[in-house]
Amino acid sequence: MPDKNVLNVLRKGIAEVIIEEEMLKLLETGRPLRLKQGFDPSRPDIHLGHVVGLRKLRQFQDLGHQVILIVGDWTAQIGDPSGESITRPMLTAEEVRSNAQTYMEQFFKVVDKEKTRVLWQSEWFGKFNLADVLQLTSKFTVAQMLAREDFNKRFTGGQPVTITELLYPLLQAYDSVVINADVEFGGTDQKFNCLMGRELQKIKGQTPQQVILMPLLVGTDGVHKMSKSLGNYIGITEIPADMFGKVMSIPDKLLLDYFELLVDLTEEEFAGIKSDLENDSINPMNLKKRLARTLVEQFHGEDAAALAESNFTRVFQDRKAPEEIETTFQFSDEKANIVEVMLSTGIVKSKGEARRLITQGGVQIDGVKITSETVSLKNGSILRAGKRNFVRLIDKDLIK
RNA sequence: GGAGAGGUGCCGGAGUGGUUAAUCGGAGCAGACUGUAAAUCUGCCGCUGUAAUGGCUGCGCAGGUUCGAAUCCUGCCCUCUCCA
Repeated sequence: MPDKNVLNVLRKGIAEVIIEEEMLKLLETGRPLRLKQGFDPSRPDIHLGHVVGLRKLRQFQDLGHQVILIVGDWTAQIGDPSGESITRPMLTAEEVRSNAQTYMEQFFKVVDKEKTRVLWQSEWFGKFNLADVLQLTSKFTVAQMLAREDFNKRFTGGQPVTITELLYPLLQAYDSVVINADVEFGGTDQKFNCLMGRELQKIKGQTPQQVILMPLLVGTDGVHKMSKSLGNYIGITEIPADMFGKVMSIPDKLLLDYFELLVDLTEEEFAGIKSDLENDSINPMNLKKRLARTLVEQFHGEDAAALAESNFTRVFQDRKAPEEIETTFQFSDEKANIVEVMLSTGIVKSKGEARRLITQGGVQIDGVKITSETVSLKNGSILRAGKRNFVRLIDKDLIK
């Protein structure tokens, strides 16, 4: 019987293990396992949705296993078929390199660098020739490919599916063969691709990898999975204030998921939160603040988290200006057109947008609503546009 | 290679010669409410600009017809379906 700790790692916050029984056996052998994690260098930014899986990798590392991170510099050129945009500009080698760098900086905030090996697909696909492609593709049928839900949906729905896209799962599967992966990690949307890896490994005479599928974190909109293209994401490099604010803006119903998937809690703590929520014995907002604080701490440290929280309370609950305002506008003439000011500071994209905000009562200086376009500026005044845009006004003559 | 359908704003999707900057829904933004939650209500939602029913750009791309086109014609590009 495996020890409780291992079981916990294997069962908590995981959507599915294929095949759990085999996985357990593998763990019992005691040898360090090769954990495969792929990465698409066209999307270098890591958000909390990714963190769910990275935390799990970390937990496995702590049990003594090794992560093999595969930079998908070839698959990135195809574009992940699960995305809606089919045509994706090819990345230059330079872009790929810098994206990979960006990615890894973030990746190793969660994953242990010492227990990670980084490999690039180009190391093997760089010398792949047509004969190899024919060889690889001949192992699979169109029907097999169409078994994948999103291909099928698009195909039957009259949407285009390019042949290169069908290649995507095969290349990913081939990666597993190259590294002789023991376990592949991915979101539940990666199920098909990971299973292809098992198929191909079997064909190549390897032991099929186990697959650990992580639940997809729902984004700030409370509806769709967190993703950058949907704009409902919380990036891990975001400044503390934004990260805190975004966490506060998630719907209450997501609270438990977030706690479960992103925070280290004992079973008792988690159960406590759950019952608090169910009994209405705590304002969910306070739990959310705790969540936000914990998450900001993870990526920015305690001080930053505390500051972010106090600022949040100040700005959004007490409706005051934040203590520090990064954006400034320097003026030399006190009489100014507020629309011009807003445009030049970049808080609006066009003059029309600025005018709209003004007529809707969303613009104020030092707490006083602006009603006409001509305003007089004072040194140190604070311009607020909408909920979260602040600009400090500075008199040019006074800085010299 | 042949036949047919179609390409509209961030997305979905109306609109087949003028009152269409383009119905409607979603997303987004602002305001009210509030816990930057949910729900609800109101307004906005191409650029520019005002005294204004103003100007400019715009419905795959390039031309053409017309007083006037997203809507008609020609060519091109792209997608889907069926046949081979």
